[in-house]
Amino acid sequence: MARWEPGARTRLQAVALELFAARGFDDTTVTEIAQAAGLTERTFFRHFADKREVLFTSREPFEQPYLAGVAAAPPEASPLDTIATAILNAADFFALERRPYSRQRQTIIDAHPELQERELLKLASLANSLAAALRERGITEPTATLAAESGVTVFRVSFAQWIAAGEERSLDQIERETFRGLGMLTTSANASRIDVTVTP
Amino acid sequence: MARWEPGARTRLQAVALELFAARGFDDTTVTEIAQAAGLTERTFFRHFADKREVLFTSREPFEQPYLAGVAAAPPEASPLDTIATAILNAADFFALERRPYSRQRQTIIDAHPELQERELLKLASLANSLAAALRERGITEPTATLAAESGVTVFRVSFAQWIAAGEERSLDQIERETFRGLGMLTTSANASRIDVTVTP
DNA sequence: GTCTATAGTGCGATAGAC
DNA sequence: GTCTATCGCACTATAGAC
Repeated sequence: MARWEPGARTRLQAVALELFAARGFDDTTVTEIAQAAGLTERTFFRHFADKREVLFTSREPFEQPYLAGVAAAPPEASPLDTIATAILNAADFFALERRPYSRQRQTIIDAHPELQERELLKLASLANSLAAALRERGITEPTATLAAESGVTVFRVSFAQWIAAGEERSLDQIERETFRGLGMLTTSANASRIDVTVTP
Repeated sequence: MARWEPGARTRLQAVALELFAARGFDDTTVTEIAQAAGLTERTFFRHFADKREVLFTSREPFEQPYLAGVAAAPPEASPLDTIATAILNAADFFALERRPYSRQRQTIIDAHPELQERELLKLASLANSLAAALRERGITEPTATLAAESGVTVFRVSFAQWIAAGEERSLDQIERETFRGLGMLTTSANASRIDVTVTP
């Protein structure tokens, strides 16, 4: 028999979510989380750089499905279509069964600005990675960043909808409608002609 | 003569920026900042909720020019045009003389993820306030959020350009071009029709 | 203005797996 | 022997309570 139980990381994440939901983020100490998982505080910090990080998927696995989606888009696709493919591809990972978990997790995050900060950083990092992937496909700046950021915005807005009480549509479906909404936004705007002298 | 020098808050901000630039954010303690400003650690925390906050403008004054811009937009303006008016209105506060300061500050932020988190939270808060202002003008969701977030994205991308080495255009000018770029993005995309091609 | 909890770090020791 | 995951302990700075 092993000296320690395997899956320490997963155990810490599960226990942390429970404790945060029960008593709140601030009133749960790292020591308590570690003890509840049968580990010590020091081990917690070996797995997670800080207390907040236990609620988030680490960068590589989180971004992978999005980057795979970029790679899967046809070479002739427009920048925004490429990003849309990426966002929609990754939507599979938010299957319907996952919704209750996502809701509980988001309730905790919504109640704590410091957790919102971390979430925003993760999404900003995703946008950066997507922009870099577009640049490797020959898209120049600032188009690459603009397309990547817009795609992440669509994801963010759609995800909030998906989590909302009573919502039953799939994330995929909501995202398609949000992308359509984004297109209509700029069509009905004069923003692209604000400087009347120059037109595409 | 006063018992203490006035402008404690401003002094703390100036001193903090200097020290962060000289030795880095992590290697500067709050005690050091306070001492350099002739104050105590306790006073620092009465002015700023945490160590990071000393580098940021507090919420109300930061958002005010943007919200004033929304109010100044003609009632018949489209959601995105309303937001564009807001973003362009606030650009006045980033005058050319301010660019060296902005560059120094951004150098510090770019080197520290915890500061990026705070910056992202401030911008997310701005987007929320702008979306709320649109809703008060009768714009419904998800259009309001989508327009607000897109506007903030334009600001973010433009601001990064503005402080780039060698850049000489005004922020206002860069933002106009970026808004145009956003319009072109969605025009050239099929994103709004994506469900026609991929639907199950 | 003082006092304290807790986050987070550095370094070393330990105990298995291989 | 090496490698990896854990623990133990001493320590500092932040941040909040009183």
